Amino acid sequence: MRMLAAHCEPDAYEGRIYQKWMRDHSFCADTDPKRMPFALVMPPPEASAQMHLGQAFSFTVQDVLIRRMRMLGCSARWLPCADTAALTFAEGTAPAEPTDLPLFRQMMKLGCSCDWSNIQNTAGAACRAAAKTAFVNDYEDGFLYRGSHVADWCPQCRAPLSAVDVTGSTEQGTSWHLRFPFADGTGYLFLMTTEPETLLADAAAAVNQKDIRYQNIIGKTVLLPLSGRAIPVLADSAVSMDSGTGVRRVTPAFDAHSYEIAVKRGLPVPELLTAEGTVLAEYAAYAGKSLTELREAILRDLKDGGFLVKSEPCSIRKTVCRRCGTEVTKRIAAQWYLRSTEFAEPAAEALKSGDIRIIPAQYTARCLERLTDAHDQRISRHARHGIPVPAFHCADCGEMLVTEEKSAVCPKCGKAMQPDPDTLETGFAASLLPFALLGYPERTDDLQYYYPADTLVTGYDLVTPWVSGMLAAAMRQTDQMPFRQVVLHGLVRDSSGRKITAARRNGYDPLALIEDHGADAVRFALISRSAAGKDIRLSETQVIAAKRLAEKLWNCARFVLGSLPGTFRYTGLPETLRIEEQWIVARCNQLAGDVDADMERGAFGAAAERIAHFIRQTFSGTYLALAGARLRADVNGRAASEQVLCWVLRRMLCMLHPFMPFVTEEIWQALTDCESSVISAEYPVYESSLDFSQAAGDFEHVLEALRAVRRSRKALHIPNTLRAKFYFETMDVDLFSASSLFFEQLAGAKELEFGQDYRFRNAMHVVTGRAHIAIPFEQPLIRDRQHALLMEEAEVLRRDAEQVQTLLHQPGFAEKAPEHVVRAARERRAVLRERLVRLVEALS
RNA sequence: GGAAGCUUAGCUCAGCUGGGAGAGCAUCUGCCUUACAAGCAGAGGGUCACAGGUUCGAGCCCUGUAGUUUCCACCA
Repeated sequence: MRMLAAHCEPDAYEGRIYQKWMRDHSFCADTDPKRMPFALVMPPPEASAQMHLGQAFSFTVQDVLIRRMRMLGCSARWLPCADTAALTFAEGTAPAEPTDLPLFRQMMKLGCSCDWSNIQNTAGAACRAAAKTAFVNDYEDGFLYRGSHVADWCPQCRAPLSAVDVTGSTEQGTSWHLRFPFADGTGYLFLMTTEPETLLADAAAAVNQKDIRYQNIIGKTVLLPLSGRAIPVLADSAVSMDSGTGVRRVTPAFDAHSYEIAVKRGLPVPELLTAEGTVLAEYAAYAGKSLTELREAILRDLKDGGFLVKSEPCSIRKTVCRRCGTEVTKRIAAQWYLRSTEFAEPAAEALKSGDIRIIPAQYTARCLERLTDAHDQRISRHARHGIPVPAFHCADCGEMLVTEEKSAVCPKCGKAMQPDPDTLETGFAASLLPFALLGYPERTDDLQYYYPADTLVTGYDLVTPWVSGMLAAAMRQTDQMPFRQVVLHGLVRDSSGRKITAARRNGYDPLALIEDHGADAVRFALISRSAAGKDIRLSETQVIAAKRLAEKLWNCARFVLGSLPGTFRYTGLPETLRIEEQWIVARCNQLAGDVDADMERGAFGAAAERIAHFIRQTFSGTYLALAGARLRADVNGRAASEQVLCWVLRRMLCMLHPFMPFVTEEIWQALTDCESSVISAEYPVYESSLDFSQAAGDFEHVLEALRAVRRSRKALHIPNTLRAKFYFETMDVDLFSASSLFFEQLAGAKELEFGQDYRFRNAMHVVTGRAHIAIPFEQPLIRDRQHALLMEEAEVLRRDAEQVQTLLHQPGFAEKAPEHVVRAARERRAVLRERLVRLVEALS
């Protein structure tokens, strides 16, 4: 055993402990047939981002889960994977296998116990192989096609963005009312727009064919302001008559509906922007301008030209790139698409039949909704780096071939084919992760052992874009659900309630918090605030409160280490236990059972709080005082008590370890002389052999009496140092006499006497549920104070008793309430009455 | 436009299948009691958003209202 430093300083041990785990290969797991497999798939975080609090939360939840399963004896492997798409965009270079990303180093600081020997990324070899195979399979099964659609486009990243990549907010904007002159000079067509800057790319104007206002203008031609280009007025059922003036601009390059209309009618599709988001050279006056600059110029020119009728405020939706925060625009993209709804049919069926558990359950419906009704999803993008689309095109005859081969020859004209210029959307590879990370399409040992993975942990915001996609892909490629359960946690919000995201850079910096208070405190603060699927708002005071828990445990450990002799060897729980030892063992046992139930239903925060409360109240607040008293007073029996003391501390360390890995390990190292690690210790579970609930229940009465004596002393200003003989009137003589040393050590008793009908002129009276204790002090008491105190207690008792009485007499209660409820109420009434009788005795 | 969640102590939130309102922080009182004063021992503080309903009994179930958040769709 080694003594701990006087103060708990995370800086001093967190790095060292993590190094030890790495040296010991504590995070690695193998395909051990004797153990239960447990694989956890990491939702790929954006690799370029500095870890934000939302990610820290998600990682913490995952790490708590994996550490606990590891301690429960599973061969637990957490598969680290990063989304390197953002890196690709930002740096313009394809990352090699990134084993040393800043994000991973930050995760290590947080204590994440990933299997770092097997790091993957969404563009890495494993995903590449899986994606090629899956793509070819999906194509052959008829779920993929190549087509053109309007897509969100990030001018900063120079890439089309999928649903996962964008996030939006509603903001205050302006709607502009314009007038387009009819070509025949018969007046103007009035319409409303919120995006005047794209005006030059209009291909038509459209009205609803049922709109009686506009029957006479369908088929006419208007002149596009500023350019003077003639565009037709057409009728289309997609136009809403209620919106604006009922006339809609058809701008195919910027709007999906418009694009559909344009394709249907064979209209031209004027492009406006370059990939960088600036105006094309052909628009001479506006060439090179950004969208914002263009907007100003267009509005000015519209006004000058008399085309602007009026403007009014309205709410508009602003969409930004989730990675870089740049406002997105639109571009036409000829890309690969997935027929999502058809593709997802097996997954929808499996979800309906309950093949997978989603916590909280209400998200099952949302996931199903997405699976059964989704738009075709774009799965490729125009980017050099990433996983190439495994397709080839013939330059001569236009033939296309989808194959996993590295090159292809045109089956029609026999010439070498060109590889498809595009790469696969990150989301496509990400949907394959559960099996891609385990070696798919090869039937590796890992895949057979770990697949399907046990659990996926992620935020509920990713259910629709990502989780549903994974389920669908897994059913198609592997014919089974990829996980046993999906645990959805909430989102971390900043002080004003906004979601914390990489793009916003809002909220606390988790690394600064770790620096100030330690990783354990940050982890605990995050997870202890969480309930399944509910959002959390973190403040630094919560991190400080969590740090105090670590300090509390540290000080407890110092007490235990200081109480044990230098020759101490831990041998385990002794055969026979004293009464307070049965009590603490029973309570620890119950705690393990409760925590297990919490974890099983995904209530990680509840589990954490339960353990923390136990450590603060039961372990530190009560048991350590009892154990200290025992060790001081019972010299002959102390060897056995030392074992119990050590057992309880080890138990606390184990229970808390998944939540606070560093401090628990540091203490464990001191306790065991570095001979073992808590990370690989056994997680405590409920054991019926440790269930001393009867004895524990009895002992609660002793604790109640001790507390009551201390309270009375305080109320009557009698210091603990003033000792006196305690006279007990009780039915439980054995119980209290077995506990006499606690009254002597902790409540200032000289000795205990048991009897009946004690009469003292000048005594302190303490009445509890099981005993009346009279304590005559030699110095005079303030009799009035004692009397008032007892009267007050009696009053409370009377009120309680009355309340129960009212309940019992309520019409219908005795007949209709369940029996155990009625019995409990009756018992409570009996207890209250008995106690009241004792109080009245004491008052006389 | 469609759907879901939330509203409990001054603050941040627990409260699982309906049976005596809880935690942490903050506040107040008393203590340097040999592990811990960033501590210990206590105390105060809540018509559980509002209005109805079901029930012997509602924070919990049902309906409605208000505020708030999120997801999906649309946003010309």
